[in-house]
Amino acid sequence: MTSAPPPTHRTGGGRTGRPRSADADRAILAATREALVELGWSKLTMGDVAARAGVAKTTLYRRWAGKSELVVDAVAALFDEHLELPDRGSLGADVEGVVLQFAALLERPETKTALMAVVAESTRDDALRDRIRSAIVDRQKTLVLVGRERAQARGELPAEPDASAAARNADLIFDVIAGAVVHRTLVSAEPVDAEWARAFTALLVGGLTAAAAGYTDPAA
Amino acid sequence: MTSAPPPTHRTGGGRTGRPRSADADRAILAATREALVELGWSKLTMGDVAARAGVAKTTLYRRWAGKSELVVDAVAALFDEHLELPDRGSLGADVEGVVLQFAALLERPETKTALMAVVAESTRDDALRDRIRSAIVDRQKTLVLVGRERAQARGELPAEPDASAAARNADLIFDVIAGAVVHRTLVSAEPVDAEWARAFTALLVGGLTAAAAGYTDPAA
Amino acid sequence: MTSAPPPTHRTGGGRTGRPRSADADRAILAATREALVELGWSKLTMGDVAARAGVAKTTLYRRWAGKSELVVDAVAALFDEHLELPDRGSLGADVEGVVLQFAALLERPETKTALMAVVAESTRDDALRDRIRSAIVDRQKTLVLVGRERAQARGELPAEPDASAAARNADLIFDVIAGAVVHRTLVSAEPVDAEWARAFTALLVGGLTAAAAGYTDPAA
Amino acid sequence: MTSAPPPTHRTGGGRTGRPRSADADRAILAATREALVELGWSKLTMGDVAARAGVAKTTLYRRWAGKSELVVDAVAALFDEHLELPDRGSLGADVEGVVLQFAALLERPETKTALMAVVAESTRDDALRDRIRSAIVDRQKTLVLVGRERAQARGELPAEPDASAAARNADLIFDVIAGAVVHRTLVSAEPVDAEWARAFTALLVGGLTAAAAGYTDPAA
DNA sequence: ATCTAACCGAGACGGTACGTCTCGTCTTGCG
DNA sequence: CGCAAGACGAGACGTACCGTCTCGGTTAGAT
Repeated sequence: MTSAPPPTHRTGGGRTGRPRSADADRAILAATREALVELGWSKLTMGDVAARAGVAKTTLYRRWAGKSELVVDAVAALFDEHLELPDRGSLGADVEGVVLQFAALLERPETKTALMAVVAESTRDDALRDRIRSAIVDRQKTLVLVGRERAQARGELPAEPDASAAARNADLIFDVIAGAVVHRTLVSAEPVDAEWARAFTALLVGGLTAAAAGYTDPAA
Repeated sequence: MTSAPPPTHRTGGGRTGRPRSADADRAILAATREALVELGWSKLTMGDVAARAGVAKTTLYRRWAGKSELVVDAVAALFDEHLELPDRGSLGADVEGVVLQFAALLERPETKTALMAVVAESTRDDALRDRIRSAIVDRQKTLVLVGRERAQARGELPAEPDASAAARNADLIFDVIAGAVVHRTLVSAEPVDAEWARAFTALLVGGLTAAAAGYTDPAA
Repeated sequence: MTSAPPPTHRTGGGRTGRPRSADADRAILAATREALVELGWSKLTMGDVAARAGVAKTTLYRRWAGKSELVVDAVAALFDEHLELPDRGSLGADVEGVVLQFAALLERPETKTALMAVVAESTRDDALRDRIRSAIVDRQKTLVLVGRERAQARGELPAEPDASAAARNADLIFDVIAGAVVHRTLVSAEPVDAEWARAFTALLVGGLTAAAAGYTDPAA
Repeated sequence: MTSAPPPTHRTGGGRTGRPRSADADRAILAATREALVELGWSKLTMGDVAARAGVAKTTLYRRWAGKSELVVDAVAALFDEHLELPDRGSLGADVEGVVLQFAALLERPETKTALMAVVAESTRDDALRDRIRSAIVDRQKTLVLVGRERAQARGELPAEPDASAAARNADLIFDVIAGAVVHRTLVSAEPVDAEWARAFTALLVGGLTAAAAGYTDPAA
């Protein structure tokens, strides 16, 4: 992923008056990431971010409704910057690569402390959930789509029967990959090293291949 | 799981004086869950919990170091109460059952709002991480061990080569199951219905079976 | 009093560029009075006045240094408009008349809330004190001078011995009349009705007459 | 006047819990007076007072509703401390004495900046008006009653015809004295020196004596 | 039958951050 | 160049919780 994250847009359609400073946006998001590293989510305050950015608190509140929204935008940029899917020649190698990339991203103190916090917050705030989805989740889901296309082109995976099944499967694979890496890193608090990545990939690719071979629960 | 969660233990070895009220413990944890349902994690306050429990703030702080510790204990009880592994006759059926149980638990507002919040908090607090691990994670990991034993007894899965590999595999399976369900529920914010549980189980059991059949990345 | 209050004068001698709008001055002062009525002194803000007047905040600050200066000019106009000294035939009647006029002016919400506020402000701001003096105090002091001249012409009061004593006495009478009415209205918060005006006038005119008769403290 | 001003009283009749610190009350009122001297009314902030008093902002707000209430209590103490009515042997001498005392009090920066400000504020706040009345105005009104009794005992003034007239006259005299001194000091911004005090006293005592002699407006 | 240590409720305490408001200044682009 | 619009840095507002600290009073085991 490379394109810039959606910064913030003026709500009203006004055209007069002094325009908002684009420098301020950049300084605020950088200050937010810096503060996340030093303080973590729960000790990060809007006032502190404003001070680090050399900006008044009002300027923050004019652009973001609160800490959660600000942090989502601040970390979304990191996802765009650090996740990509270089072609490594096989489905397994591609999966291993993205797993290690994602794990490295989650080892960063900014993401580690922020990601679950905003997700937790989003369980009570629909607008925040949508923001997370559009700024982070949906953008990274394309990694799965690209990876699957490549595997299909290589003949490692069969074509999807229809568009609906294709979308369902992509969502499932995304949840399995992202969920396993997040859980290993943040809940189990164990490192995602090369060995784990290999074992996880074996499990996942095995499952995808078996499914292609027509698995059904023998007890069903 | 059925046994009660470890409530709180007096730190000092004192033996004289008025003993702590056990009623208070129960009232506080119940009040905490109630407040989580009504307010969510971020709006829950110690003072509010104390008031609901009919207890002074001092009494809370005498037993728990803070909101995170209190909430971990309050939700840990729910995990013990609502997760079990009845024998459904096949590995796939057992997995599907536990996935649906876990999803139902995560749909409850108390767990939904609290779980990721305390995990986020734990990224900066080692004591909290240990508390989560011992009160929740490790206790539920036995579900995987029991399920695998049954599958091995049924002949669905081979025996593990050695104890170390057995532990690594159990951890991996646990992270994959728990991670996928959590991610689907809280991050993707989509329901874990019977269809999803079936598709996920097919993927997982397929992977386990393929691995048993000796999968290795063909590109490796 | 009838002539307009001194609005504002351009400081710099600039002559080029777009001239200032005289409409704006009127609209701003009217908006200020309106806001004083609705909000009172302490809740009145420059931004609110600007919005009411349909004017940019910049325009206000270009003409007045702050809230105090603006309000002084806004209420000074009311003093000029509502205080006059019609000849009622006797010193007592003239005093009673002006007392009731002044009381009526102080009952208006604009003056009631603003007058003491700007006076309080002026205790720490010499420029503001001068502005109050020239825009309000000195202008109304002529009422005393005119009244005394009439009374002297009628023979109710003797001529002043010299100019210095004349000025001192006029100041004293002004402070007594204005002070008593203000204190009754704003501090004691009791109405200045016809009865009070009569009693006050009796006291004042009695004192002036006694002084003319050569009062000295018998104990001195 | 000597007795202490009414500090603050707990609203609820509760008897449990940690009692309020009396030291804090004293420190806060002293800090308020100090801040008034240094900063004046409009630049005085609750946060600054709290910091000077070595007290949290919440402690201020627990006891006083706002800046106005706090300042009324802080300056009321000065009135009690600095105004008294020693017997100087004649009505005129007593009046001159209290006029000079009051003027000295009004020359203090705390009172000068605060008194008119809270009066201005009280025009929009009935509770504040009552507080000013009970903490300051009514307490000092006894000076007039005592002075009149003495003058009557000396035979300088006749007895009042009835209680209602006595109260009306006392109020009138109080408004005339206090109003004249306040207006001279704060509005005209001229000093109340011995000469002015003598001239004012002559006017007032002359009026009181003339009234006793049966003045009526000749034009009425 | 006391003693006595630790408990309990209530609520004040010094702090910190909140999110909002107003201040007075500084860009913008239009006329 | 004046003007309306509105963003800007600054900082006070009054509120909410934090976690700690008195208070007076209760409770139960050890003496």
